[in-house]
Amino acid sequence: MKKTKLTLKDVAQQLGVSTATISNAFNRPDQLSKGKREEILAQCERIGYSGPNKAAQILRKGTSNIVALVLADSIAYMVSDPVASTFIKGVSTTLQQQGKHLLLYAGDSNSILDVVDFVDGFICYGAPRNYKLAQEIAAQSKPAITVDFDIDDVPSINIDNENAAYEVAKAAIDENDIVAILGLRLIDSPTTCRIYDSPLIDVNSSISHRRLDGYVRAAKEQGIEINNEWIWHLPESDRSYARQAAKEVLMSSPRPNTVLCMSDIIALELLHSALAMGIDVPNELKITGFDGIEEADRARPHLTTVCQSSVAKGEAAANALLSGESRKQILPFDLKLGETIRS
Amino acid sequence: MKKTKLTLKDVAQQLGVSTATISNAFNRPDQLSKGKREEILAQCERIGYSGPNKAAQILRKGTSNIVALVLADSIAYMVSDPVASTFIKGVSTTLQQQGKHLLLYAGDSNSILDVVDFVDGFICYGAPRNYKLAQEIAAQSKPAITVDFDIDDVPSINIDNENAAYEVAKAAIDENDIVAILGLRLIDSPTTCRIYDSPLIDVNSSISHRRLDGYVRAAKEQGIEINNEWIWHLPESDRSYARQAAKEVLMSSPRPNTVLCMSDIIALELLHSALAMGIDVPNELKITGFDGIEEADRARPHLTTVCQSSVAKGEAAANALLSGESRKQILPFDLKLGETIRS
DNA sequence: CTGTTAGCGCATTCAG
DNA sequence: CTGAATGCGCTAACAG
Repeated sequence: MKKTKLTLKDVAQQLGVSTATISNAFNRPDQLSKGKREEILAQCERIGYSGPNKAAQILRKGTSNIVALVLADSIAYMVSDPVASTFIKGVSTTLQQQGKHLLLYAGDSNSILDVVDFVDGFICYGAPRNYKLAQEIAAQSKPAITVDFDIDDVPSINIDNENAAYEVAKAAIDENDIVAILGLRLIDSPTTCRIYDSPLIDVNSSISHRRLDGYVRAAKEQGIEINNEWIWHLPESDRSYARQAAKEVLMSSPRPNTVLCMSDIIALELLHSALAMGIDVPNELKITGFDGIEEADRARPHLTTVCQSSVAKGEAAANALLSGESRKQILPFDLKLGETIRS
Repeated sequence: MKKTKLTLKDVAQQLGVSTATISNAFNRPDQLSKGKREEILAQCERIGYSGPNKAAQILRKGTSNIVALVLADSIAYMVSDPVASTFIKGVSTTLQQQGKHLLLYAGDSNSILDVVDFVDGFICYGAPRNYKLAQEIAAQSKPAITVDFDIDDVPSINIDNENAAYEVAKAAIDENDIVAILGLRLIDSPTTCRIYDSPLIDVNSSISHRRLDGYVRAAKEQGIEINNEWIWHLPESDRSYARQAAKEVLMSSPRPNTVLCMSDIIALELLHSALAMGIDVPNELKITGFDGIEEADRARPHLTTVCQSSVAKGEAAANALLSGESRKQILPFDLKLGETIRS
């Protein structure tokens, strides 16, 4: 009937040894004889003591084995995005191997402060929707690492978005094409729309603008200027936003014959819409994606896209955090040529 | 250059009040005048004290605002499963509303013990692959809730799997059909195979066996016995396992004309394989799924399946945990008739 | 190799 | 409404 959980002190008393000995038996095997240690552990097992209280250890040692993964947006959204969930996969695999725990943190929360005291570090995946979080992370002192964006000189994992976009666009664009772009988070709007003259957001920091730069550079090489009327903004890489944008693009007149999409989800939705309208891909419409998600492999025709390994990113981020890496890393990408640009 | 973080004590000294006052200012507004409180908070803000240390609070108060979500399998696997990630969505939305944090816990970990001391409670989604975790959860004293399975009298969230399976099977099966079943975790094998006479696992506790019961009942009503040779086991609801199973079923002779699948992922893979082989669905082959995932809506012909709302399950689980609900709940399901059983 | 001690940072008594 | 004292459960340093 002992309702109260055993404490290290209780156990020490019961076994007639000092608290330090019990503590050492669990945490520092080198501090006592093997025999004694095993005897103690056996006794503990017998009386139902499963080891030092973790909450107390967190306070005392200042570490918890918990890593916070700060997502760009709400957990609800992130977990259903194939790119984000693949990233989480990489992170969690690595953390689990190292005995660390994963705390998911929403990028639209108010503050990081209510976990900063007990977490061991932060992995920050994408610029958080509430950008204050990024500033708080920069300001605090625990190890942190950013992915797909940067804050000051916090170590980070990125790919070369400008070049990746350039490469895929270069593969797709031919002379005299009419080129449109389905972009992500280019302006501050909750709806799908052309960007026209709206003020651009995060022009220097966002990967979307790097990709835009790459697209524009490739187009320019073919003597093509992409007018802002041909650039769409989508608030998220989401099927329903993509469907609207696809419709607008395909109804345009003249209709673009090359559409560069900033995510595979967007590209696939465009592809489906086009096929449903009887448009010949790639002869009447060329499409490129970005990310290299699994679903793209199952599409017909195969999507031309930039493959970036989100698993590798996740692993790299977790490893960098755990190993105290302090440099910024650029990971490689792969161009994948499918039949959406050349039959 | 004060490198060390401010403590409540430091602040009390600097402001010339007692520690209790500072503590109360943050935690118990009713314990001091509004004016004083605001003044203190303002001062704290000014000197850069962001509130009581959370690690210390966890030890002192015994609560952390962290809820552990114990998944059935590794986080890596769960996060890419559409059903599980939708569930996570429901959980996280509810938790975030209530200011709780989400710790993802893998069901193939060794033990729950390294978080039990600081977590506020457990949501256990599906029987953990390492079943010892379930026992540990039953044995400890923090609030817990199970979903899609039960342990003793821990409160739980379930649907009526037997009836759901019965309903969908009844809709699909006609007299003289040859019925096959693509099942999940029916026997202890890491590979896709027919179950033959292998010993069944968790016959009483697993939802898969409840579904099997439902299928069998519906078949029996049409005078059909489903031989074990026509029942497949898949270790996970995974596309590649499903592809193998689909191939085996479709190559069988005689070929079944009705296949009941225990998940939509399996059913969709079977549908694709069948269509690729030129088999007419539903005239030569009827297919049913289970779950009602989004992707099933996009398939043509539309999949006949059982819709269960994973978001609702997640919300129900989180709410039940937070409100101290102690009963077991049965959530409703919906039969969705698509063209995979009747043209 | 073992036992004693002093906090980790805080929340809550209880007097005043 | 305030201030001093106690201990949440543990670990690290130190002395033996």
